[in-house]
Amino acid sequence: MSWNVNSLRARLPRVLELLAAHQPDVVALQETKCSADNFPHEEIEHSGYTAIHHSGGQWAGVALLVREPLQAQAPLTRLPGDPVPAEARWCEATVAGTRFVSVYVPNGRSLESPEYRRKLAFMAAAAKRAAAIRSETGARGLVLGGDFNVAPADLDLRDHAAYVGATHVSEPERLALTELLEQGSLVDAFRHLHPGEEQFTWWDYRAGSFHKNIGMRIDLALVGSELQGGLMACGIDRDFRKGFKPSDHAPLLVWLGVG
DNA sequence: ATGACTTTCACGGAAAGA
Repeated sequence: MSWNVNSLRARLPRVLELLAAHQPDVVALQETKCSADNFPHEEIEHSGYTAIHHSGGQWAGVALLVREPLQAQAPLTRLPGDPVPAEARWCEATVAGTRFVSVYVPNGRSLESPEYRRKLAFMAAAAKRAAAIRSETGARGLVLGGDFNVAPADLDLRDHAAYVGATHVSEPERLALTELLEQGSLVDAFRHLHPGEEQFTWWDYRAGSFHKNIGMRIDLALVGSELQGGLMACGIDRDFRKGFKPSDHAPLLVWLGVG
């Protein structure tokens, strides 16, 4: 499972609700927005999970939650080659022989912004790391879950006019995502199982965007080619975008056999 | 419609998100 929670501490009741509802084996969280000192280990452990995390304080932050008795082994809480490593956007660990990554790709802000160049550099480093994971870690498989801040194709957003000349849809961003898929030998799980289906994972808090279903599919589960035979289902739980204090993203669920 | 909402830090309002 992968979910951009937009603050782990603000979202903790909904996160614990999600764990109880679906009992996922591995959860990749993004935008935890808490310092390492404030990470809510106690509440997560009380729900039967252990966490590894890369926390940067006020902004960004990622984590992997693993359901007991599974264990997160050989954790790495940084992306090698990330030009701004203090921003806390990458953590990985091996669970049951498979390497799992939680990733939060930078927003980019605008095509002219230095943040946009930083986004492309981050994605290039992610592609290089994905390729290196197989040769370096000895893991039998690779799964990246996260907020990639890229709508892979025009089908993955509703309001095309609003995104002319904007980030998330530009050619360089889409090429960088393609490069990550190719270098990591990865497949976009949702699109692989649901070709041609319009489903979103993010809706702006403003202007009733969720109610009108004006959103984007920017949260992805990228599954290694060696695991594609075990890829059974993939879906988005829209109920967690509703109700009390929702995130602006909905959780992405993947049913995957890694044995 | 130059907006709309939600979070953090800090205690007003800027910064960030997408």
